[in-house]
Amino acid sequence: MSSTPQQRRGNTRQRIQDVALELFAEQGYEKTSLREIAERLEVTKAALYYHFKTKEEILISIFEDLTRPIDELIAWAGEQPRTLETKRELLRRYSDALCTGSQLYRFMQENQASLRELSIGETVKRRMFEMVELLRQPDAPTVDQVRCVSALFTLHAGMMFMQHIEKGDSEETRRAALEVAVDLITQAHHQA
Amino acid sequence: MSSTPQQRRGNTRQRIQDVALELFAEQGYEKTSLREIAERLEVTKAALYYHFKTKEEILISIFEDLTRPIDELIAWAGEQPRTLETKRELLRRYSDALCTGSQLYRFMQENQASLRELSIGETVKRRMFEMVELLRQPDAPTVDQVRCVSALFTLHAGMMFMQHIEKGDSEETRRAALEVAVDLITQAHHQA
Amino acid sequence: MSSTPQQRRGNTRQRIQDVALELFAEQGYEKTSLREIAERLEVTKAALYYHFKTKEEILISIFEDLTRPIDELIAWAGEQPRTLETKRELLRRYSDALCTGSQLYRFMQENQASLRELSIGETVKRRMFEMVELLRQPDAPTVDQVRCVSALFTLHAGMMFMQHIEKGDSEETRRAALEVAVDLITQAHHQA
Amino acid sequence: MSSTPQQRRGNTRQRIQDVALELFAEQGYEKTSLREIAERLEVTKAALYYHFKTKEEILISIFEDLTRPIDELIAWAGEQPRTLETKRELLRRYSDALCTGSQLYRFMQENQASLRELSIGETVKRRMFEMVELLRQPDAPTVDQVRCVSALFTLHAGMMFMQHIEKGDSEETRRAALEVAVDLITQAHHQA
DNA sequence: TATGAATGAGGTTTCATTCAT
DNA sequence: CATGAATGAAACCTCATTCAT
Repeated sequence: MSSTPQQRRGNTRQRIQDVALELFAEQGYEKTSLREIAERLEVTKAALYYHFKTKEEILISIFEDLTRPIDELIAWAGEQPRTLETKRELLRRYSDALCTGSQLYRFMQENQASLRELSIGETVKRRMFEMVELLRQPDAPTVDQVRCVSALFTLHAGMMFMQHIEKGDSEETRRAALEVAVDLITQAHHQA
Repeated sequence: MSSTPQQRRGNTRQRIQDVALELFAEQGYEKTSLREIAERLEVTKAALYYHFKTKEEILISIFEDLTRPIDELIAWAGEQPRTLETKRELLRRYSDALCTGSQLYRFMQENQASLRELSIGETVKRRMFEMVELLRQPDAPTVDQVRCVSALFTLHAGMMFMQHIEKGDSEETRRAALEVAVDLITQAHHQA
Repeated sequence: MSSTPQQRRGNTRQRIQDVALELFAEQGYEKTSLREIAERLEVTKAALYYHFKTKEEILISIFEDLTRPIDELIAWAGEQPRTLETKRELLRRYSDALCTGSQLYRFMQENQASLRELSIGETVKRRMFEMVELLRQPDAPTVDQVRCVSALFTLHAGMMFMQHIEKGDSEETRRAALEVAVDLITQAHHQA
Repeated sequence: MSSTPQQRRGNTRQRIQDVALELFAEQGYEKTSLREIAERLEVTKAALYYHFKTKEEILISIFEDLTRPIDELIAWAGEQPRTLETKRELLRRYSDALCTGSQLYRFMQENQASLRELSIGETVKRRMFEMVELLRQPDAPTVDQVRCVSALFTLHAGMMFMQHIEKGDSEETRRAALEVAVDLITQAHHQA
């Protein structure tokens, strides 16, 4: 069941990230101590410091690895014509990305307060901002701007909140959330 | 500027709650220490413990005082016929309540991870669940259920997220969010 | 069941002593806080300070009230001829005194470490010393001196330790302990 | 005089136990703070927590190391025939054990109240109970049972109490106490 | 006769971090 | 590549005590 020392060799860095993300998502960043991470890995705290300079750096490295898809997505969308179809595709791909890195996104949603004080907080906020910029029409009425933000939030909510509350098929929920989100930006686009 | 000890007499409890909520909302629950709260009030830590048994109790007391409007709202809605107009009114009043207790709701949104480990976490979740129950049609298709959840999230987002990102009039944003939310449940209601 | 405020009037001092002794005996002096005493009495901590200057003073006052019988006993024995019969009577009366103030003596036995740092510690020790002096022959062999000390300890042990371990009649145990103690000093006396 | 950091390496755990026991015995468990222990060792409080999980654990570890002789003694006696000679030998060896671990046994005697609330309290009590069981005849009259308990208490008293009161040779006192104890169980045995 | 409000000192414990080996 | 030992800062909390009312 638990891996032998041999198997562990060489991928400790990765394993630290995995366990850390799991615990961060489960308990929050502040409540998760390095002791706890180390214990789960059956390693000493000092070992963590061989691989990462600080606790924050562990989190940063996780972000770097897992948010690349989103950055690439934003880059891609920046080069497309700003049509409704582009926006729909953007939402579709974003939904996929959320699904792949669901643990991290759950972490982001539930630890906004912690994030704000951390160096990546700024980046996270900027990324969100860029997403909104790509979805909305520059001088649309406020209502339509809200619809764009709402579309994004719906995808997030569709992923996390619903999971907690609904018993049902989570894949179905995800598709439903995507449909509502697409609806929202469609309305926002038409009326612009 | 800073009040004298005489002025403070008798309302210390209230002042603790105020300062605590302010700091909790600003920095998060875990990152806010009792030392910090005490310092801001120019009181010793022990004074906090005269008024509240634990740090968590400070938070609980804040919740008790500030979430009553929502509980009353839920109670009210429970007694109304489940018509579309009731739902619209529910959202309107909810939006008002969010506005009044905005600091606390910002705190709730940004500290979900902390809340989950706290005794009130359960209550918060239950309240959210009840709100959703009041909005959605019992056996509506998943898409429409998502729309209901989305309506709520839109109000929240309308209040906090937009404030951070938009320079503009926050009252206008709030009204726009309410409009979008009402739209969403209207769609969900019709198709049911 | 719980007394009314009216009933409490005027004997608060006494009630403090009672509750304090009960808690001191049960949990030890250090582990018992004034908060706890006050709570049991449904009074504030400040009320305790109206009746006693310090925590230690509460204990001292309890000693003053409850150890008088022993002091009188020692005074009495000092005036008697130092015969075997006197010693026997001394043990008998001592056993009675232990029984009457059993809570305090249990406290003394179980909190020797605390007592040593307290001002009464010295007094307690002196009293014990005087008791031994009254029992033993001035230049008896060491063995007989031990027997005298042992006789006293037997009475103590007979009262507390046995109560914990034996299911049986505690009055019977007390009588047995007295018999053994009398035996011991009888031996010590003869051989002198 | 005071050892250099280099000399300390590797035996810190032991040194903590030594200093802790010394202070616990001198001042009592509750009155001894970790700050005090740390200061004596010229180490930080956190260092204590590297070696022991809690304050109580320090005490537990001391017990584990120092009460083994008694446990072995009890085990040994359990396998012997329950003759008078076995009982005498048991007392002799018990007296030796008390002497070796005198600091701990003084602690136990003077901090019964503290011990009762601690997890080891139960163990201590059980051990005492087992000793008594080994000494007494199953259905001897109460008086003889008291004599057995008294024999044990005499050994304890012979070690601690006498030291405080007598100026004289403590080794002589110990031998005298053993003699009285042996006398007591001899009487208890014959009359059975 | 008591209370309400507060204090200052100190308690145990935990944390992120360091560094020689 | 990792550990063992330690630190300094700070966390939450409790205590005996005081004093104006």
